[in-house]
Amino acid sequence: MPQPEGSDRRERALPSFYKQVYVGITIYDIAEEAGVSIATVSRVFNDNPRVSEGTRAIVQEVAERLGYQPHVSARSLARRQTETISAIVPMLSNYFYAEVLKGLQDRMSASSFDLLVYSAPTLDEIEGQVEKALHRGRSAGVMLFSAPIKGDLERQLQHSDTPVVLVDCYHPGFDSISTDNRLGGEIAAEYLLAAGIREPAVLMANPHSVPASHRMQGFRGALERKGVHLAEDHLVVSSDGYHDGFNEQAGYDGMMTLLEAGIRPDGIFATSDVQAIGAMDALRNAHHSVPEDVQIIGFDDLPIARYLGLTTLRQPMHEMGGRAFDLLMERMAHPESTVAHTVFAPSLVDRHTTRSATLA
Amino acid sequence: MPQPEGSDRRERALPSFYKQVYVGITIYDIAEEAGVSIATVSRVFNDNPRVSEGTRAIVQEVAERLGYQPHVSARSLARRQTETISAIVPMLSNYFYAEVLKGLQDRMSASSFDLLVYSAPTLDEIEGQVEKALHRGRSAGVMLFSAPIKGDLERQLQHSDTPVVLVDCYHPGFDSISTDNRLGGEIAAEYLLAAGIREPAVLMANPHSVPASHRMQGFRGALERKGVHLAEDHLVVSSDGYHDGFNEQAGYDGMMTLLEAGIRPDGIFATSDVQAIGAMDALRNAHHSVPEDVQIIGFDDLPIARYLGLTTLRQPMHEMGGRAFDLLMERMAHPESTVAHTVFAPSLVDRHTTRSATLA
DNA sequence: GCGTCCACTGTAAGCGCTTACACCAATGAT
DNA sequence: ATCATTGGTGTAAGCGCTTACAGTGGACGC
Repeated sequence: MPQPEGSDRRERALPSFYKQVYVGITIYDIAEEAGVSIATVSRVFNDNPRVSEGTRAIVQEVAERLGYQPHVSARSLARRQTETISAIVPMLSNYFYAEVLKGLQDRMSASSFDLLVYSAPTLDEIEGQVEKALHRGRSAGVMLFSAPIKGDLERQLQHSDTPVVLVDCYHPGFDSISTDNRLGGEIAAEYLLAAGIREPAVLMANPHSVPASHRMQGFRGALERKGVHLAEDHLVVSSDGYHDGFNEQAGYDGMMTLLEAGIRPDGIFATSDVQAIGAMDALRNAHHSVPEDVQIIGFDDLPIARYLGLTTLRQPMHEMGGRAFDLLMERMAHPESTVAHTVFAPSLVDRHTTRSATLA
Repeated sequence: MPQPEGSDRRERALPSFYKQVYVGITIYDIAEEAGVSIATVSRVFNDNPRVSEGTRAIVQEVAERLGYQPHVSARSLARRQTETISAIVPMLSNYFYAEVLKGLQDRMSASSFDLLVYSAPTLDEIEGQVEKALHRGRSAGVMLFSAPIKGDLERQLQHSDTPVVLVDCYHPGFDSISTDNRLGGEIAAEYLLAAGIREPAVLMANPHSVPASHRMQGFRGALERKGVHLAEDHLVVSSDGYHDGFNEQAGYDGMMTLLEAGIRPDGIFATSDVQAIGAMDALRNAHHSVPEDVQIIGFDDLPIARYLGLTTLRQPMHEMGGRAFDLLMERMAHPESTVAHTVFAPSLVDRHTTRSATLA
């Protein structure tokens, strides 16, 4: 049945093959109702000063009454701009990432940006996810977590003109934000040495993880500067399970490896809190007491570390997220400005898995 | 200087006020290069069978060579469809949410959907975030976590025609996925009773949290059915800090409240693992031993619970996320089908903070 | 009374895509 | 030879918005 002419444009039949269709109030509806042109409606929503107060008020009233919302895709298309940023993280359920993301979100909430989250649990998934995030029109900026920037990935990033901020990793060509992992290792070594340990051991995550190896290197370096050697068999590496060995089981297994080899270190540096927690469980099962028999120090300062009395190196995760967002905004505003690297110093949180250095 | 006519359309000058501009290969470029029309190019990318094999191959080759990617906004606009789904979670850094989201992502990765994450740490932020997620053209579906669906929020959701799936909460009008929290409480009570406790106590999160109060109700109900009364002063409620008292500090403080009041329960049910961990710390500081003096049982089964020996009720978080995605897809495919509620039964994970019931 | 300027508003083109519809061989049936 | 039919392709309209550019009418100066 033919529609009477001049019928509301929203009443047009839509192709039936659409599963999900979003119709809604458009600027045409507002314009008609308010008796102005669509250009004027658009200007009102873009805070263009070239609209009279009266007209602005009418348009706003009508839009409010009709519940108008600008269509995001149409807006992006016309503006050649999106208001979403993408984060590519290895593992959402890892507290570090979740908390950095939280810091990011908290800072973002003041802006009108939205956050798209991609997951890349293994190294070879990164490129694919980066490609998605960099897909034309998708995101105004990309935040890439803990990824080694080299080879194809490096090229991919360099050839894109979407701003990128690196979190927990480094490349001279991109803005980045990270913790001084070497320094963290050094602090741990010095602290443990001051607390009187003689036989250090390291429980390390996958060595291809840059943070893990930097932490270990810092630790070993500081040890050596004090004349203490980290024996090869006292460095146990695990890349087990999820997320490169940054998990409890890896810590547990690593500790068991040490114990079963008859190695009895009196000071342990774990490259993450979760590894430390796993190790403590292994120690408990083997009836070794902490910190009496062996002192242990983690890395991250998870909220739970406090309730477990774990001495650790704190990373300001929430702050890192906020700062990452700032960097991205900065880069978007000034694409040509020089690359900025923000490095946070980890701070030692002294609790009960170590003997206070002052008592040593 | 005037451009020679017929210049590549991508060379047009763009308005200078754009901070970030995305230019790129469009179907026009592909069409020109391949010597076909844009319709044909579009058909190739939409797997339309009405394209000859030869043409298809040419278009694909050209697109590949030029690195063509369809523009997401343009596609959404033309198709009146998005391929992003939005999740609104109270707190990303809460393991439960992070893990459910992970499950969701893992299931999504097979599809071409993207995940937008909104954060609503307090109840009054929910509406605003839901409004953003429901914004016209933004998402194909919304996943709402742990939100009490009533009042304005209820109306908001009902008037939207975007599919919605509720996670960790319930409303008869929407698909939902949750854990049987009452049952969890009952299991905890029965287990503790069988393990010989006489004087139960509950460490409960904010009572306006539906999961928290259901867990407590289940616990209390089962107790009463066995003739054991949960004394009023043995139920300590905390809504402290972030996320409604589902945190370590709340558990710690709750336990301290009990201890300072001279109350010495021999069995404690905490409405979450993190609360149980806080409580165990308080107990340790007060030199009460677990499970000898007091048995304790948590809820969630965080990965860490295993390494702490915490007896708890396990929620299948990862699976819940995957299932939530399935529900959403189902709803998108069949908008009129009847509402589905998936309820998972929590399962008891028996560890060392309780005495095995068989020994009681 | 006329031109100038200014504040405001409208027209229309275009963002990059999808798809209805028209069209045009080539094919086969009659 | 004629007419549908069919497979492949192109044309053009439209998705909902932004914005350059072109008015329009009133205030003001002369």
